[in-house]
Amino acid sequence: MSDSLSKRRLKMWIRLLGVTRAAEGELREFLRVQHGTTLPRFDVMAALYRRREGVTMSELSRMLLVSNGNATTVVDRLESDGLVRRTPSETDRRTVFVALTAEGLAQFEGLAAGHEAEVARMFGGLSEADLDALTDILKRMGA
Amino acid sequence: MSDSLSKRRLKMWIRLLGVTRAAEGELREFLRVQHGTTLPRFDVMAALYRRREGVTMSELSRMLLVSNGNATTVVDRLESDGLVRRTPSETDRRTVFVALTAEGLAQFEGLAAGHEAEVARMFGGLSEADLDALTDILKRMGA
DNA sequence: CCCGAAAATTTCAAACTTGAAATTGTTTTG
DNA sequence: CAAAACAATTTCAAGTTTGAAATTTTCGGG
Repeated sequence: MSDSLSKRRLKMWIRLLGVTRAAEGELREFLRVQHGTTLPRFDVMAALYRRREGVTMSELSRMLLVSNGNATTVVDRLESDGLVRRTPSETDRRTVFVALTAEGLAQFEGLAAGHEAEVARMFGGLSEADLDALTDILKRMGA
Repeated sequence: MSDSLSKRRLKMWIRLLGVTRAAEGELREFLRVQHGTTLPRFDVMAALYRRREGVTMSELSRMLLVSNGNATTVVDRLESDGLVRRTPSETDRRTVFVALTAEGLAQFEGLAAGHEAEVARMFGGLSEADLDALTDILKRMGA
């Protein structure tokens, strides 16, 4: 007796969540042990690395899919560690741009290669065909 | 110029994380607005629903991929709300079994159908063939 | 039997996260 | 222009999460 389509979607979601949580756990461990940092800090720095010119707080929280309040506190900590800089906008006094400092950039570059290698290691079992199929499906899930 | 395999794996991971976070956000919103509860509480109750006879705290945190300390605090709150019960083991005084109370069971049954429908709605774009392919890949990612 | 290793859970401090409210600034519109 | 609507950020309380340390209990080997 086969599951209903809705039950199959549910099982898929549970499996997806399991894979994601397990991978996050491994990355968290990697960042903690090898680099003394955390996943949320890494995520913020990675977003700022991709947008080297700086982003507003709102853009940042949209990129990371976290609340504004959350972005504020992580940026606060990175700022007080000198890894990130806030610059008020010249044209709109509500707006603040956040960007990596030179120190933040250097630290992130030290992390990025290791992070990429760790991700590649975790998902080493996936062939190019798997990646094609998975990416296609994920794109449609996002839409 | 095509990406290296390791870069492709990294992009896939970022996309996977994005899809998962977006879905978690929708589910969180659904549970909050429709049922006045949260994702971690739902997760614990779902695990206890699947193992109706009860589980130890260690089993519970392994099932949910969260730390022991985390399981303790969520169970504490559910217990003080009368949705969950702790029962000391007869044979090993270190061990505690956790199970849904009658009230917890009733509440979860009220949630489960809506949750399943919400998940089915979010992933309604996936065909059976997609589910087959995705499930196959996720199984291999888990191993 | 006794002791040290291992196991199950809780406790704890620090960090993370959310969602709502507050603050400050901009824009639209009557 | 003034007021109301809207926008960007921070603040805040409550809850979640981690990882390490502490507590209690069990178990195995001498």
